[in-house]
Amino acid sequence: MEYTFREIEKKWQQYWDEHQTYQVENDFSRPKYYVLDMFPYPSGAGLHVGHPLGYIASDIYARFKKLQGYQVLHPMGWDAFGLPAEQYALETGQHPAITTQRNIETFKRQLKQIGFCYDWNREINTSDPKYYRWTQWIFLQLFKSWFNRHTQKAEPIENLVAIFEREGNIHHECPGDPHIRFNAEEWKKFSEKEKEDILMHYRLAYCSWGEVNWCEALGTVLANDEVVNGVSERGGYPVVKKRLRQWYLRITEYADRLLEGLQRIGFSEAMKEMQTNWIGKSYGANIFFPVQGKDIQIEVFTTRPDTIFGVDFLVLAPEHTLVETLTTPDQQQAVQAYLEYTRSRTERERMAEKRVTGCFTGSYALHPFNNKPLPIWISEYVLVGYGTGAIMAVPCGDERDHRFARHFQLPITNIIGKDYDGQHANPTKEAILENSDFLNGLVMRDAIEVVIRKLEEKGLGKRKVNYKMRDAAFSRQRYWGEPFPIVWDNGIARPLPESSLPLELPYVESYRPGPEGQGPLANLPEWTARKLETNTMPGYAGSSWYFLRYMDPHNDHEFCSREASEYWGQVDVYVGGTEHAVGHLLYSRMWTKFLYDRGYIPFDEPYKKLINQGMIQGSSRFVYRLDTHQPLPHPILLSYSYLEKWQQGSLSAETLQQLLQPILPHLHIDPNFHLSPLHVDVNIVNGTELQIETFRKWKPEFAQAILLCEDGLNVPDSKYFQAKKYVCGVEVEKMSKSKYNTVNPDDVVAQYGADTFRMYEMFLGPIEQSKPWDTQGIEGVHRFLKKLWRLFFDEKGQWLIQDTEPTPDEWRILHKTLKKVIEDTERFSFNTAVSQFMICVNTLTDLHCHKRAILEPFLISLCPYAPHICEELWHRLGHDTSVTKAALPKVEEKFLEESLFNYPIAVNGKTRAQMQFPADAPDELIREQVLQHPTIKKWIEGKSVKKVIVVKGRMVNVVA
RNA sequence: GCGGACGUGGUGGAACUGGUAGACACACCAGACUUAGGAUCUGGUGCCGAAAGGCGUGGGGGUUCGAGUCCCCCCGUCCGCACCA
Repeated sequence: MEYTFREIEKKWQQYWDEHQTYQVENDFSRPKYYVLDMFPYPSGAGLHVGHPLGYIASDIYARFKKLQGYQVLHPMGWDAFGLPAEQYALETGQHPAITTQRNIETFKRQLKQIGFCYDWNREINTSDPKYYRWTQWIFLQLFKSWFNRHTQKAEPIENLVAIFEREGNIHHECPGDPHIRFNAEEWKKFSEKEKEDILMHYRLAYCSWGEVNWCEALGTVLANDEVVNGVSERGGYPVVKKRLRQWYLRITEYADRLLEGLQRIGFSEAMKEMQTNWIGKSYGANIFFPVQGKDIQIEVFTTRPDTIFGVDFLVLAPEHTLVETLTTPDQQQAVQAYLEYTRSRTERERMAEKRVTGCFTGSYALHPFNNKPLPIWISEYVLVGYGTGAIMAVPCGDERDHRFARHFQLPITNIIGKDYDGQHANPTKEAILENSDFLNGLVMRDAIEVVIRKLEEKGLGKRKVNYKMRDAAFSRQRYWGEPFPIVWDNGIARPLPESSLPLELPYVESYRPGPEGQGPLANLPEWTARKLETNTMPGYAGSSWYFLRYMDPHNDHEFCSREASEYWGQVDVYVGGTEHAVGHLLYSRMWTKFLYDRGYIPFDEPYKKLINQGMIQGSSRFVYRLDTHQPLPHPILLSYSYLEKWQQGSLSAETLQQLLQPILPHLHIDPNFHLSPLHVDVNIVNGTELQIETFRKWKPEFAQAILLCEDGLNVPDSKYFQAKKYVCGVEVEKMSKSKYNTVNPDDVVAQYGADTFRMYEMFLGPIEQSKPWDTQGIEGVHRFLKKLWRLFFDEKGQWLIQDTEPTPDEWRILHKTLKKVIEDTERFSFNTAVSQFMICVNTLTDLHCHKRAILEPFLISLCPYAPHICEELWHRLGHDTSVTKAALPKVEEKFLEESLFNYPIAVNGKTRAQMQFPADAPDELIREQVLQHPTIKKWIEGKSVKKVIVVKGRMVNVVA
């Protein structure tokens, strides 16, 4: 009887569907476990083999937890708003709602055939008004809240209004603009518009102005990665910075809470470090530099106020608001030219720029302590969004400042004596200060505090904690996103009543941008007539809280009931890629903290543990085309071994001519011939061997190609067609359609089955590591399942299962396997668990073990990995309930004990012999006998034995 | 530029707290069975060497009885950097 995986898998998938095997009830009496995959965006290309990697891991883990008796929430849904659907709509005119729905159907079909245990009754879709109603609702709560720095939590905006009426904002510095100060009297006198403008500076969701990459020719705003070398990636049109009204989330107020929370959650150290660096908390001072001859001052932020006497010049970001004022008439032209240059550069390009660029403004600032004039420059290496957008340059202590000073031949003041070598800046904090007035003789580290005190005492500056993180831009000038439930009333943003939600995204015919860089909604008269906001929300709006919706997906009264969030609590295990490290994972942490602050959920961190899956890379295949310097009737393609010879220089034109002579008798090959690698679809190559007939049909230009194979020529319509072995080259590259190295899981499942596919993805290597997908190795896993099948049936289909008592060897391999597999699954080491399953089946095959008492527990432990075959065999064993609901067998240590241990014996660290000793043999006995061993005696001959190290149960090392 | 990760046979990888490097697979080689095989089974397989033995975890140095694992320096590859999600 054959292992007919196609029938088996179809049958059980149907059974699970019909019996609602994976439906999860809100039965709050059982212990819960929540396993979540990162929200997929249903792209038009469908799943490729890289997507399911994390889904398989989480599915195995979820099933494993079910076997351990937990009620497991393991849902799936769609992050369905997004740019690609809109881009597609622009190109084809098809509405994003339609294409998105189609894509979701494809994804869902693909996922279903892999046999995941998702509870599809809980499926959600961010573009469904029933869902985004609550996204809009949470946005309104953010809009109606502010962050109280004293209590360090979000509070209703009414509280703030009450405070203003009582005492103004003297105790609550304005986060949007610290210069705004008023008392209660002044507050009461403000107009409604003035009051609203001030409140806007406090709201957690607020409207302000921001710079975007504006492409006039495309009439649209572009993402940073759509801009290459100052022009649009598509079309190569010029891109400039443009100020547009934007919504933001005041995530910076949560910076400290986000840092603190990292201590309490199970993210990898690398992930925590990335978030910490992104938040970028630093301590220092803001220092005011008066401008010579003008009644203005420049505020700089520095983490190194101790270097204040090493300042030789100031540098402002080109976008700094004072640049215009500071530019003197004779520098006007140079500054204008420089500004034009920087406007064409993305932030990324500016940060990565190695060349030193900049421009003098013509003005001088005065040193706050000694009035020394300091030239004021602008340069792209200073970013407007960080600190105050202006720096005090200390060339002897900062490498970028140093390069800048040398390039523009500015003076360099040395304040650290011999610690500065005149060639490179030295960023030390340990040097003793010189040339530094009242700081002379102090160690730099200690001087920091002295300077800050002095600055504050003299009113020249103040202590400052700075964050690299900026408030999160929360609007897009796009169509396919959640509309903001906001109406503009004479410049005042008014929230729509919560009862009117959802504010549905209207149907549009055209996805073209609106006037003045506004979103497409600005083109709709019925939309603008109602004065509705025309921006839409970004992709991360819906994904910032979706894990809560799964807990209570059909609730029409709340985004999630309190009982549901109390029961399900945090996501116990969250699986996804590191690419979300600083985007989604920070935003959703902030939303969770916010909802917690406002009392809607009982926890303030969304994810207890995070598992990062690596990327699946493509494994590309190549054929090698012979390029001579003459036209050829058909391409000549050479097998891989010829490429190798050519690369070694041992493939001559004459040899090639001889090889091709039968078919091209008059061919002359130039000695300077060349072999060009051409990508060939990895799906028409078996391992490295090209499927020649399929290849000829793949692209017309190869139909008549002359193939020089390992075993001769293959030429169509000639007598030279018998050669079969054309070997392709292999290289690991990013998986992409243009490289013909994408593999569709549908094909793999069709050929080998879902169980094989699941196990192979896991067998490929550690879940968190990136690795290339190569279908070659899949045979091994498939063979394993066939071998398992043969423990139950012989070739003739005879049922082999016996009810006899197992031998100690059989018990040992079973329990050894259970132990390893349970431990490995628990620590997400799925690849080693698969190995152990293989070892177990190999051993049972060798032992001719067909015993129920062994195979039944084995099936239960394997079922998270290969659910279909286990379900089939489980039922064949006579069960009529699902194996997925069985109980995980217990490991019994008594079967694991071994009486003898085989010690490796090393001399000076090199293993030279093996000796068996009882597991409990005393060290002294081992020592004596080791020195009697003939091989060991030989190795220590002529030397004196200094020491014999015995590590019990491990090894013995003789030091001689 | 900044930040993060990773370098082990021909290939994917194993080695969990410093203790037999290469488990388990793929590929390859040899053989068996078969009308046939992209089926199945058996054996071999890090490199050099006839063997004894030597060499081997990106490169260099160090700690240790013992280093893939710990420390220092260097090299390479991949990922992220705020409007892709």
